[in-house]
Amino acid sequence: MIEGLKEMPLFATVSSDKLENLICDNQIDKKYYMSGVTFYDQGDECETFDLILSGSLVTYSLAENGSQMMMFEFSRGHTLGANLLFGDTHTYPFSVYCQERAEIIHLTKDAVMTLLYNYDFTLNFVGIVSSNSQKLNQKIYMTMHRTLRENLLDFFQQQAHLQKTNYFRLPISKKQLADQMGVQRPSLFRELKRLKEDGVIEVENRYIHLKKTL
Amino acid sequence: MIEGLKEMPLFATVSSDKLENLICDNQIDKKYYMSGVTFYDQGDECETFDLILSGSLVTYSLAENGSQMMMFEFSRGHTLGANLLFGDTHTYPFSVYCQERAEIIHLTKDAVMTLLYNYDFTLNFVGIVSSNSQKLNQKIYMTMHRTLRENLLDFFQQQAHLQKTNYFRLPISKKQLADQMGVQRPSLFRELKRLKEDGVIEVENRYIHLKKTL
DNA sequence: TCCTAAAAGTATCATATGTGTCTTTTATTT
DNA sequence: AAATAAAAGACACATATGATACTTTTAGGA
Repeated sequence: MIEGLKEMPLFATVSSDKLENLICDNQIDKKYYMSGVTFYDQGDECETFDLILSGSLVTYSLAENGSQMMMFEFSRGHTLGANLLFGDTHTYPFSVYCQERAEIIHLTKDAVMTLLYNYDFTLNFVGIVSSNSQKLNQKIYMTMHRTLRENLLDFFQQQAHLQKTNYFRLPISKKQLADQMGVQRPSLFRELKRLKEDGVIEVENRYIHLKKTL
Repeated sequence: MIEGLKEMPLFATVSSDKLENLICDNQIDKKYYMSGVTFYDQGDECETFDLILSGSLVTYSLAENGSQMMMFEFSRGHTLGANLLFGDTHTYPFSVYCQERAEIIHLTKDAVMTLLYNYDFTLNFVGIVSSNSQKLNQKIYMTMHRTLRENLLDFFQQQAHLQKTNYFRLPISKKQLADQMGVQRPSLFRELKRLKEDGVIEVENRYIHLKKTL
């Protein structure tokens, strides 16, 4: 477990002794989670800082009326709870599910507070919390100021860039894509149809051909 | 200036010597801003951590098409830039304007990095960044999952609670209220009219009478 | 291989909000 | 007090998305 931790930049400079002490003190804990398991429900108290060693998690923001939006995906090296442990409220603002069988290290708030005596850890930790904020800002911008079509085209262009071709395979199902865009599935299909009609894209099952780059 | 800083919880435990060194080194700087001045434009590089000694600022998230939404209000004791200095990107995700003549202390990133050697400062700083995240989460929830009517009723109930009466004065103009709700002004009036028609509220100029509490 | 459940796809109707324009009232400045 | 600007208020129309319901296709397990 200590080795696993030390592989992460966040813990690189933390001494093995300190880690061992915390482990013996039950402040650090490793658990495994099966795919599909609910990690945290929206509204749950956040009591630990979680580091992902393997597998992946997804977070969904849920509305009272049942609508939902996929917020973030977390995988190896990512962390959870950093911005919840030290704020005014400590409840999860979204639900967290296990996507692929995951190996997670849980640290108590006390453990994190101890580690914050380490300057390098502090800088890393602050960086993590800041990056999270920035992702939130991006989501806000997406959902507040932009139309589905704009967000879709952005996503397609990003994929075209990643896969280095204008004819690329969608990395996720259209259902997931709808979730990620924060719209109902029929809305997504409607917009895809319009984009086809307007000659901007072609759709073949899971493949998209991006014809115009605005 | 040192006295002004020491009044803030964030700097309470920082030694005067350290502050003096940083000031002499031009790492800490005090400036005054007139009401109406643009502090930062959306997209500007964030280079300093800013602490408000007096006055107030507002932040607006702007869209390419000109639509805008008021995000946050900051006043004495609040800070700006904490979650920007240490993340992946360092650009302001919204524009910041001076609302009331303000007295601001600017700290360079280096100054903050120095101060992070102080454990109490670190805990405070992490708390600030975390709280900011939580505010962002709230905004996301508001704009993503809720209708204008719900947000309005929330706001009214909050005001009724604050002013301890169901017949209260709006603390801001309806124009500002529309901005805060993230909608166009006509949309706000339309909804106010509907709420009147449905017997939920009565509107008399700047006063609202909240008749039903759901 | 067949069966079943999930994903994909389509159509219709309802509704929330944006956009533009116009009038009236209130506030500010000279 | 008059002049001007800003806010308030209302209306018509356009549009984006939600909600629902249904069919077809795909994929995974017995």
